[in-house]
Amino acid sequence: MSTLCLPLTLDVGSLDRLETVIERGRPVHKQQFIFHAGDPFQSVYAIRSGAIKSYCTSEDGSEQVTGFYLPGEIFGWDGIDNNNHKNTAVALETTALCEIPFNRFEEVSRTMPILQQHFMRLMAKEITSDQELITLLAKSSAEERVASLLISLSNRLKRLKRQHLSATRFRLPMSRADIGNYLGLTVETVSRVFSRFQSFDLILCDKKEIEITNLPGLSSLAHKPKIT
Amino acid sequence: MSTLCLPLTLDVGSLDRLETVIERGRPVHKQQFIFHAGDPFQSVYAIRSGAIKSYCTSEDGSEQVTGFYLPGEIFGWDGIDNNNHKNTAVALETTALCEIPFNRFEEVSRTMPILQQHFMRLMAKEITSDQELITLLAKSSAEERVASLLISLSNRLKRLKRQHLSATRFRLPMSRADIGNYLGLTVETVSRVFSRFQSFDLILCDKKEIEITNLPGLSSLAHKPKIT
DNA sequence: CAGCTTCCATGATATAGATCAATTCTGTGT
DNA sequence: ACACAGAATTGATCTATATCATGGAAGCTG
Repeated sequence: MSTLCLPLTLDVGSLDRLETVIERGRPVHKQQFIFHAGDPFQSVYAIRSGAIKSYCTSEDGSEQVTGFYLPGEIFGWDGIDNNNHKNTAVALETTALCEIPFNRFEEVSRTMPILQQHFMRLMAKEITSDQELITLLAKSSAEERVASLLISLSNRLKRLKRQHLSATRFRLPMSRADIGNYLGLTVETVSRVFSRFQSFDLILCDKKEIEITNLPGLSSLAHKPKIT
Repeated sequence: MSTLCLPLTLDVGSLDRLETVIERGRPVHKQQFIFHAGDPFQSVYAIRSGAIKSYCTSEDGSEQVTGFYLPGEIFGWDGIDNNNHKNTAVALETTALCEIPFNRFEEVSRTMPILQQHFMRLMAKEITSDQELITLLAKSSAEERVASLLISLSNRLKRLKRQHLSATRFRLPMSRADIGNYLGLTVETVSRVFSRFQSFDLILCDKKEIEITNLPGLSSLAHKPKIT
């Protein structure tokens, strides 16, 4: 059970049925695509290790990063409604995935309501986290945005409790440009904020290696009160 | 069937079962709350007429408008995952709602997979529209944001094809402050953009009454190419 | 290992939109 | 119909972040 991608508690019969749904793929290398915008929607994916970036492209060719996904998280919901992915998903580093084909999922969930419920919860989580990003983009300064992202990554890594993944010391899987795009900032601003955080002794960073040296300080920056 | 809140195509047996789920409420007056953040999650709501604003409040008391909902649209998904609403929903004008109690929904959907599928689609739509807002907030200028909102409202009203609801002439249900909050702009900026749009003969507006006099022009503003 | 490309950092300047301030308008309730 | 609080407009400044520009470090590739 521990090897399964989904954190479910199920009786053995259900477990068997569930295992028929999940496919383990070969590892995906850095920069390889999982799906492109416009591809027919067939599966959602759970991450076992690595990191994924999803982004969508406007008519004019500009890109908007819509999410970073870490081990234990699920992506690929977009395009359930019209059966086409709206986003493109690409590996930021070598990544191991579980593919969950959606048509077989629908079969199985007919006899396993808990599974469907579980998936609706996951979608609801995606909605919640999107709305948090909306608030961040609508209300916060550059420093608050970057601090929030670092805190979010830290919390999500903490959940995993893996040996080489510490909550305060980790490697950013994405570039400064990706961070800027995601947070609605330019690369230069992101870079300057990192520098400023270092000069305030909030973090230490060497390229993509990050150490949060003052977690409470960084957290308080992330949740800075706004009088408005 | 036309009086039902959900646009579903179903056989008669399913229809009967569905009708047992939906409750029509008395009209809700302007400024009345449908639910508050923190309330236990029990239902989602479909709008028959009127308009709803949803927003969430941070610890510090600042608010972020997360959505405007018009007739035919469904809100209240937030909080499926932890059974508590994250948002507060309030009527912007006198509004008629259908309440869809979620526990009964889950019963019924066990015998009616199409319903559950339909709801997952609706949630996916919410994800998609949130991601569009994210892109808008991350990438666009004040003018693009306001133009996009007006175009979005116009399109959503067009769908309804009601006599008194024209796609180019309608009444904004929300205040300038709400618009600003939603789009991450100040009231003053929103006001100035409206004025500028009028001076460019893109719209006519008298307080909350809006007429889009140059729809193609406004649309092109909303989708302005960005070289980044 | 050399050469190339991409990424990152940092400085100088420009600008969109925030903020501060004042005035008018409007809808609401008595 | 009147009065009042909130909503909207408009103007004058200020500032955070974008933009433009440069140089260095790191990582690939042949």
